[in-house]
Amino acid sequence: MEEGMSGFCNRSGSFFSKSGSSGTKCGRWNPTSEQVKLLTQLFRSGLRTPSSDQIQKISDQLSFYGKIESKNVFYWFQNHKARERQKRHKLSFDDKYANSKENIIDVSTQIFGGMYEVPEVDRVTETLQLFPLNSFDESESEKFRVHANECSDNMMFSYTMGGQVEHPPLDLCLSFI
Amino acid sequence: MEEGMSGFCNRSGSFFSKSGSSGTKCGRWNPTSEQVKLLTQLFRSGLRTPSSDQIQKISDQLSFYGKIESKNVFYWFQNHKARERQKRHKLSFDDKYANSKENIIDVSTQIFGGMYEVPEVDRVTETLQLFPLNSFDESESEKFRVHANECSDNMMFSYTMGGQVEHPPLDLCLSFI
DNA sequence: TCCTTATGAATGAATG
DNA sequence: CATTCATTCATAAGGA
Repeated sequence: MEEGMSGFCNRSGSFFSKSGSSGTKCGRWNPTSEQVKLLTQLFRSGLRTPSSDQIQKISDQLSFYGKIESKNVFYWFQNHKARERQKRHKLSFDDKYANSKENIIDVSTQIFGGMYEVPEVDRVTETLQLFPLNSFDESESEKFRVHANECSDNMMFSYTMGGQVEHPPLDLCLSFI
Repeated sequence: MEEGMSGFCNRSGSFFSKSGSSGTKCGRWNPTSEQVKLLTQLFRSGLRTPSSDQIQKISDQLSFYGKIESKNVFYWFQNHKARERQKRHKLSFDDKYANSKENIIDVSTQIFGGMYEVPEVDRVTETLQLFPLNSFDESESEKFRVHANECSDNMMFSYTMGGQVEHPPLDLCLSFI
């Protein structure tokens, strides 16, 4: 059933896995319907970003219905929230009869309408900024913003990438830097 | 588009073309394996929070292997450090054989006892050996890390395999968690 | 059997 | 430094 999966999820590719070794099969969690149901229920109750204890407890509970780890719960909420939001965004474009009010900007807040029973975790987080600065479509304006200085207090970055600096063949030694 | 600017949109691209989502807009830095390797190397050498000067130099060096900006280096170290710590701070055994030691113990107590104030100690040490810390370089495959949970603070979940923990029949109430 | 979609997982980028 | 958002990759599931 789940033996055919080659397992490893490598993203950047370009390396080989010793798939032969061990049972590391990296199979991913797939939730049972009860688990999904309960998670969804929680989400719809307003829980968006569970704290660690909450995650922990949820995970505990859900483990009754099937194998699960805390991180699964964590990811689930992250993904669910993100996708809900992105769906919203898409919809706001598409939704003709969405009556103009603040459907474009305020999407996230109107979902839950403020009926939280949830402790206090969210409601701040969701109103962050939907489009930071550089949303998805900067396209050719300029993708490399020079806003690097905000990383740290006084950090100034310079770009040397096009340069013709003498590079060491293949190694970076700490002592050098 | 800019194809000459190598180094950015080079991901996976191996077997089985996935859905043509490779529009390759690639707004964000996508490190090459050499870059990751070197960064990891530095990290493992003990570099945790490089100064701007160091960042600059590192970036400069790494630009040989692909497009990179200083801020990428900066973020990389931040993220790597944070996630490394996270990983370490909360044990989590991945599926299967959770070491039976601590996973079973306080399940019931912490669920129902409400006071699951775990002393924040982590006996991670032994678990650490299970997962090689260094994913990229010397082990086999990087993406393998079965790294546990990166949820939040003290997370400890339980596997009730065969256990007789008293689980609620079929409902999770928000008020509980 | 192949293609499409849904979604778990991972990580770059920010923000406080 | 911690927490969160955004985006992308990989894979399981479902349809044609």
